[in-house]
Amino acid sequence: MADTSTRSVERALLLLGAVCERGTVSLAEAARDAGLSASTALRLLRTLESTGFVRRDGAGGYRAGLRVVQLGAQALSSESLVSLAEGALDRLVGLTGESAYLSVPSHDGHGVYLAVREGTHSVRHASWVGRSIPLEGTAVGAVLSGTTPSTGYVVVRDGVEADVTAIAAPVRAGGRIAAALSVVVPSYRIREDESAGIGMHVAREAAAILPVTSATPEGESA
Amino acid sequence: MADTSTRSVERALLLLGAVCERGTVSLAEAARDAGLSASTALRLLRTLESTGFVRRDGAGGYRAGLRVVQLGAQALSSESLVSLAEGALDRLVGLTGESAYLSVPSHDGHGVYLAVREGTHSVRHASWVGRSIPLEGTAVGAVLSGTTPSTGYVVVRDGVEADVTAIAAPVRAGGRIAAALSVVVPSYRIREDESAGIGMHVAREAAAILPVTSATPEGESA
DNA sequence: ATTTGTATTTCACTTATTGAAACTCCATTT
DNA sequence: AAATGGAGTTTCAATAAGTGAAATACAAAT
Repeated sequence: MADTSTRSVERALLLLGAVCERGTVSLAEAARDAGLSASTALRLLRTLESTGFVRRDGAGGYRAGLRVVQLGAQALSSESLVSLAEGALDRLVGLTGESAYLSVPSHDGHGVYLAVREGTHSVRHASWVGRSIPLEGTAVGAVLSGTTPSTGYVVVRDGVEADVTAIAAPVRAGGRIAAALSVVVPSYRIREDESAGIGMHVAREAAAILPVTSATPEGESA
Repeated sequence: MADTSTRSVERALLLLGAVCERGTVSLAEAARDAGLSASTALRLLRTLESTGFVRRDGAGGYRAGLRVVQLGAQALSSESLVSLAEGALDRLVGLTGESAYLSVPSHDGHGVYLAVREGTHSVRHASWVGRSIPLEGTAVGAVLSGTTPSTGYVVVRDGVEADVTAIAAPVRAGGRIAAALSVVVPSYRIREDESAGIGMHVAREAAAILPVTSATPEGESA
């Protein structure tokens, strides 16, 4: 498929990724990241700017524009991975009473929450869509980093967030880790031996999210 | 600036928009939407697919891919419009005790919520990021459609959502309406004459969100 | 003053992009 | 059964779209 791809589009999308992942980026940095000449990068960034995908801040740096936010939000609301995961998230909350999350890698050494279902207890873990999660010291991080043990899930008790136990499992697409499904419990409410039960539920739900999809785009292009 | 734009990139981004806005789209529909030949659309969509921005479902339709969701979420979590609006949203909730929202136009005749802050009452309006809002009969819709009266805010009592009163004001960038900031109150909790007080707060907060940004991409390209 | 780095513009060159045509397949209509 | 219409996919000749080196302007550092 690589030979039927459109080079200028690939380059523009690379630049868009650099802008969104870096938060703010100068023309020179973006050009270096994408391995392009400054003039080529400028023209492509100008195209992204004129279509609303990036915007320019007062200091001349490029930032994510409204269009990518809009499309991201629309993608979130359509029958996307998030929609597919909604049933799983609801079932996990119903089963455990604890908060459940879907997260994806964000290519800058973090994960990011895409979907959130809060638990039913008065005292529960609280977080939000768009929140960044470190990959070090978190169950989600271990899963997204590809270090899930053979049990199929990861348990991190009192990791980077004090007083909570996080249990996560990988959502796979075509053999690759597309996302992580997780449940976060106040540690006082879960004994060490109880985490296995929840872990198996999380792993089962995660495995069922993308059951029959064709290989992912990355798989197909590899 | 139009003469220094990159046509193939513009076309690919148009196709990306069609996919995200339609939820699922066939090659023929996407090509028609973008005014391209089928073979051109196929190649551009393949490029979007190989870079993760779109994916193909089992029936051959194109859908939003993980990459646009990731970048959208990252854009959401960075110092973007949403981050800038967070203070305003928090202050409005603190001030009114009611639910507050940031929404943007979605180009398909709707608005879409980008950020949500729930109110502090037990009985409150509830909604979510990514939710679509009709432009007809809503305060947000009036604002995004550019029909804000000189008061600076719009009040819609018992509009498309029964039993709530919505108050919205425009977030402007370079003289254009970039988004709407709104507060939604159960109607039993707000008298007709009280909406003006809240409206002025919403308008003030909205006006302060993008104080010194350069013109928006659309403004610059016009 | 010189050097370094960034952003922007220009333009000759070439190759990347394009779309018409052909092909395959399927469903519907005659 | 044959004809029609539509979708998806492949091919390839033509050309103009995209490219990047070079020049320019500006600012900051030495």
